[in-house]
Amino acid sequence: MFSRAGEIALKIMIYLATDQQKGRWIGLREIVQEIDSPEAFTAKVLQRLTRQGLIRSLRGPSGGFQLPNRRAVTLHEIIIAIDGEGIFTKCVLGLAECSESCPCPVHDKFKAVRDHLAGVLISTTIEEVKEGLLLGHYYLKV
Amino acid sequence: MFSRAGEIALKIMIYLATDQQKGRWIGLREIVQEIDSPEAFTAKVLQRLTRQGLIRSLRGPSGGFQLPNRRAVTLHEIIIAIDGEGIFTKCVLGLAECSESCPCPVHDKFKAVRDHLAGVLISTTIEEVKEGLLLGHYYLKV
DNA sequence: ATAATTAAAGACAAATTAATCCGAAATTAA
DNA sequence: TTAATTTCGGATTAATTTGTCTTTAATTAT
Ligand code: FES
Ligand code: FES
Repeated sequence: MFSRAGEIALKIMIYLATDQQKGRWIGLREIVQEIDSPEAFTAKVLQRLTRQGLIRSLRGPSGGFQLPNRRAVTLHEIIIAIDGEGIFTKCVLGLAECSESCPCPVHDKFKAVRDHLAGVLISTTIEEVKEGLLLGHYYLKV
Repeated sequence: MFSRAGEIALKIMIYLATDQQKGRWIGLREIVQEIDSPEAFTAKVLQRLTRQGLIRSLRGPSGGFQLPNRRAVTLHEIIIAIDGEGIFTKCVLGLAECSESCPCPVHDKFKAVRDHLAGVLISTTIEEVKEGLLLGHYYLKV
């Protein structure tokens, strides 16, 4: 459904959101420990999230990553930043473009699924998702 | 959403279903023409569909491919045959397994999306889909 | 029988994605 | 100021997917 980088990006953002002490910088080492992902690859995803402005970074001892203090972040923003908008806009049969004027034979049915997916991603914020995690009802690794 | 091979498999099956003359063998050349896909790669997808028993093939002059005369084929069968069941069963965040006992923080919301997708694929047959094509309301290529 | 046609099969090549490595730059603390 | 720490950035490697090519086998028509 999402790329590996997209999956890891979601986990990173959700984990950063769970942090209690405001302003704390969270290091790569801690992140990969808590979300159980390959270190070097995760560093690259963190870099992309930083360049996209979804997180902040600080180098040096006690440096790391953190969420900027601002409005709620949706899962949709994260997926768009890492995987692009293809999953929402491309024809599921691979036609050059997905449109109402030249629809593929499964367009109507799949449009509904895609809209459902988009709706979930747009309406879900990492702040909302983190709550279940903190309550111990959900997990970010095994 | 699906692999390129999966997309082409769906288009192949839908196109074969549109054929009017029962028992006709439809060649690779005609298929790639009608679904606008790379010839050699499409040949490989046809091979996989044949081995999976979803279509029949015949070599030699006037050979080709056709649907076996049997019960309706669902889009679900086709995707399972080519892409496997991963899209229906794997955790969207990449956890080792998707389960109710150790769910990731977005499990509930995405399970609904996946079930929606599975429902569409299971309840849609190529026979149903071909109708819109024959009426000219839908397209398999630009 | 022979030649032409078509799919089967496997080796091969290209492109994309996943993942690693390493030197440089920034920051902190001693 | 120096050394240690940590991210940045680019290069590189590995794995997977996509796509091609070439030879063989089956079938048909001559
Ligand atoms: S045209 Fe195929 S999904 Fe819209
Ligand atoms: S555990 Fe992640 S989708 Fe079910």
